[in-house]
Amino acid sequence: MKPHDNVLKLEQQLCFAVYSAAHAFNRAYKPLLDALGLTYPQYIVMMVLWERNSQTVKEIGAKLDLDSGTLSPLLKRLEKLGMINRTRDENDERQVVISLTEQGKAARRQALDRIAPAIGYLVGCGVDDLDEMRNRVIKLKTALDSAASHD
Amino acid sequence: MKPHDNVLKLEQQLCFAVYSAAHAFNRAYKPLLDALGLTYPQYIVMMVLWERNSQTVKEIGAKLDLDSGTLSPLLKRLEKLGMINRTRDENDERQVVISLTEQGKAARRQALDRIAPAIGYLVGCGVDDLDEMRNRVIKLKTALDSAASHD
DNA sequence: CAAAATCCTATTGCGCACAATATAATTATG
DNA sequence: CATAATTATATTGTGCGCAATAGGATTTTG
Repeated sequence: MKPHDNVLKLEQQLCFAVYSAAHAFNRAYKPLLDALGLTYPQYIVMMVLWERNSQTVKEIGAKLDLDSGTLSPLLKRLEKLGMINRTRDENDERQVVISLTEQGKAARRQALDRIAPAIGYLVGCGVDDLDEMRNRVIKLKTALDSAASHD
Repeated sequence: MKPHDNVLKLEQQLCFAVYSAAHAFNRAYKPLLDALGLTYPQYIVMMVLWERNSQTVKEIGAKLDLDSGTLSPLLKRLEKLGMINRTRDENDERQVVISLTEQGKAARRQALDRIAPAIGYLVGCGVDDLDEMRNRVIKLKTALDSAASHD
């Protein structure tokens, strides 16, 4: 076999492993999130707001690495669900401020009680392993981001 | 702070790290794949076929964890690009056999020359680290998959 | 061998992602 | 202060991903 001949093999690729793990996570979360009536992307937007209420679309987008093309329709769906309110900023009417409704705040407790424990069990490893792994994946993402930025 | 009170924090979540890394990979691959005229999902389908030509939709789907709802339109686009042929199996007309065109076979060399080296550089770590990390991510996916299967 | 069950692919509908573009508000500049 | 440049969000179009459903083709069963 020629050198580098298996570089293009699927099982050899970290990218495919990550791609595939992301889908597996989604499938694992889905039945849990169905109880809240949320999708995973909607759920992480809620997490951002649970950490600090009232943020602009841009702030949310920066934290999640998502642009308005993704967030605008997603936020409208969250509004229709009664989870958030969307209001123009008084001082700068270009900005739309997203804030939690009472229902949106209440959903946090459901997430804490039902989702967080279940996922810990699903991942099936200790907290330390989980921690180390998360750090590695974040490092990976950072390397990819910086590589993408200087081209 | 109450115990478990930061369980719902974004930076703490392995799932978000993986979700985010998957997007970063996609962004990193995009300019490289643009040269081939392929998207990343189309590219991994091509990789499956480069490993072994002529496979059914079901076989491809099993390897990539994708169903016909995703693959059917994707394969039609690959056909329109001139990369593959789609033909009904003579013995079992339920099955559609996907095989590479000459152009599809030729694209493998472009991938070997241009894409594989660039990605190795992007990830920015040694081959051993990459290997270990891939194994961990695959373990993670397997844990998530098996958890999802018995509910 | 006919009816039922199963299998494989395709279609439809919805929700991301993201590029490209548009629009409106704000700030900078001459 | 009017015009240009910039900023923030929204819209449009394309391509996944996946659930639900539908359509034939094959296999199983009675």
